[in-house]
Amino acid sequence: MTKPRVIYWFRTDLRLHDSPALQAALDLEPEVLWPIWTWDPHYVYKARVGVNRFQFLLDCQNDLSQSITKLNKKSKLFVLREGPQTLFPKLFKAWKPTHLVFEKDTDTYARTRDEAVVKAAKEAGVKVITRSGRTLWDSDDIVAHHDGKPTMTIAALQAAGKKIGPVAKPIPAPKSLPDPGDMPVDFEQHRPDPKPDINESHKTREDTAYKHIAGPNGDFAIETLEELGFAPATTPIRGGETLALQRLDELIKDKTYIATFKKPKTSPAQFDPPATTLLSPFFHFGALSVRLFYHRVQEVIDSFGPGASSPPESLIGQVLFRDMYFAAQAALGASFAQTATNPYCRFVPWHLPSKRDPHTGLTTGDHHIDSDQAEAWFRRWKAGTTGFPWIDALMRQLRHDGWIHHLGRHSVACFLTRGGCYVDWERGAEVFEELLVDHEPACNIGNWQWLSCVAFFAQYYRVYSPVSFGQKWDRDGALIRRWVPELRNVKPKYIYEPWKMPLPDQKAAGVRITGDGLEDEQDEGTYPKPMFDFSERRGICIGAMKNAYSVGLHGNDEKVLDGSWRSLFPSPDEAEVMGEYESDFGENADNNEDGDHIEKQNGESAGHKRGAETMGVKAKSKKLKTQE
DNA sequence: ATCCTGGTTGACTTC
DNA sequence: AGAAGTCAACCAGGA
Repeated sequence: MTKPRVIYWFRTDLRLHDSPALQAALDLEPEVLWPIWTWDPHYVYKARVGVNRFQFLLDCQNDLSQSITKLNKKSKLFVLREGPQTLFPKLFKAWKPTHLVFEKDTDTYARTRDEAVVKAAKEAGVKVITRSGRTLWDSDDIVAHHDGKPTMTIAALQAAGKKIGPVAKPIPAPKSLPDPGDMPVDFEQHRPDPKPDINESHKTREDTAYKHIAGPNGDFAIETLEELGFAPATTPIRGGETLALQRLDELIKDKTYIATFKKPKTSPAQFDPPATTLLSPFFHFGALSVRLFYHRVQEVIDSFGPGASSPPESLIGQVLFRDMYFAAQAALGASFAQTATNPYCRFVPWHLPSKRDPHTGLTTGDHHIDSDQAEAWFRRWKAGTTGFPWIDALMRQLRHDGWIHHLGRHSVACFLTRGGCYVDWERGAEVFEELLVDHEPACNIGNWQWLSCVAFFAQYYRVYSPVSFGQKWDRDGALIRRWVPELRNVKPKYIYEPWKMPLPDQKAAGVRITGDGLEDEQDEGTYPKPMFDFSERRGICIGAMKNAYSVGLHGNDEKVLDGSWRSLFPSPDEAEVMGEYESDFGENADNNEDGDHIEKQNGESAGHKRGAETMGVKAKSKKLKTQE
């Protein structure tokens, strides 16, 4: 019998410590082991991955590759520049592996990708071994132990986890690795069509990512930002398993911090260093095992005695939430990422709703502009020029560093959706997807649903103030001064509300509060006026949420899908929050370029034309009393 | 069915 | 100064 020849396919498990899948590969006692990465065009061109997260990924790959080489001089992380679906059938023939091993991934795209690869392996007679290692418990197991339903509360996750049993103990890193086998690539490379490239706006030079299957020098080197066409990253946050383990060791030394950690008590305004662990990006790329983290933390808590915090506020609670969102996604699949078709997502007639492909029911990544006003608000939110310094500081920090504190994310997410702009949570989720170094699809989607009160959370009358919330943590506005330098010299009294600053104070602070915050129009030495009266918007939004809740539609309701939901929001007051756009099933005029795959069906053009212009609708009162 | 409890992280006023 | 009450009243999950 021939000894096993194993391809180990690294994906979001860029580590050697506590990797159940890698261990399963080594348990085969293979003659050869190829540690590989395949550059998936879907990730490179179709997923929103800003330069900062790409850099973090490349860091993780480089570190892993070096760690592999330390265990075997002949080996490293071999990067192949082709998508797995087309690559593996060719690799199976050319390299003649007996096994393909990888860590299980329950992300929506990953599931279909892996199905295709498993099918190809079966056809080639290659055995496939997978192991769960990305979450505390296998997310499909959690779903199975929750009646096949998504976990919508932390209690449900904990109950399901309890039924499965204790979180698996960490597995030590391997002490040696087998040699890689020969790696002929004398087959034709399948080159992807990069257009449309969703990350184009981040790129400043020619994209040469797919020039040669084994890289420019034919040595399977890890790609560089240059090769991908990116300018240098802006974030100081760096990746890699070595760094992750160092950081974990450092954190664990402070027993009190670890054992008494309470997330809601950590400050969103603290930035140097941040108040939380900053381990999330390592979890995302699997550079740190979430199970290893869990057990290291639990050990500290167990020996700490009384006074230790507990879930959901504790550090353990944080990774439980992560598992909850993963299991919700595992149960709902593609519909989890959007309102339309999602039975667990409440329907709210937000501004700037997603366009959908009528064939698949899935969002296209583009949105309807039902309100020019809302579009302008959205742009200002994204750019960090809303005129609310707390919001702008956080959005600028997010863009530059790829990270903001969890409560900062709450604040800006609430502001964009139910607590200010009344813009679709899907718009916000897309921006976070692009900008976060720790973007985790399930957690991002789940948290946006939470904050916009369409799922997981429902207390929509608890609205974050862009003024008071920041002041609670950072009276003098240090975070604002760091990220909104125009306001650096503004007195603490006005730092959160510069529009209240009298002219002499503006002069003294060297800034004029003027302009509408839209791109190209903001003059040097100025900071924009606030884009709306927050308390007025708060009242309008709470009233609109109350109404949407009472209508009670969910994403899978027929009325949501066919556009007839409009007839259920008849009050003129809601004109302010009425989508004014053509139905997805009657797409015409304005989207000629992708018109070829949007079949004209039943010709319905469901958009009632509502006369009310968004700004024309006034709140009934400055206070909360807008709803009747 | 119906009630009850708990829910990571609001703001503001009153005591 | 910190806790409690008010604002208005939400849901999921379990008994």
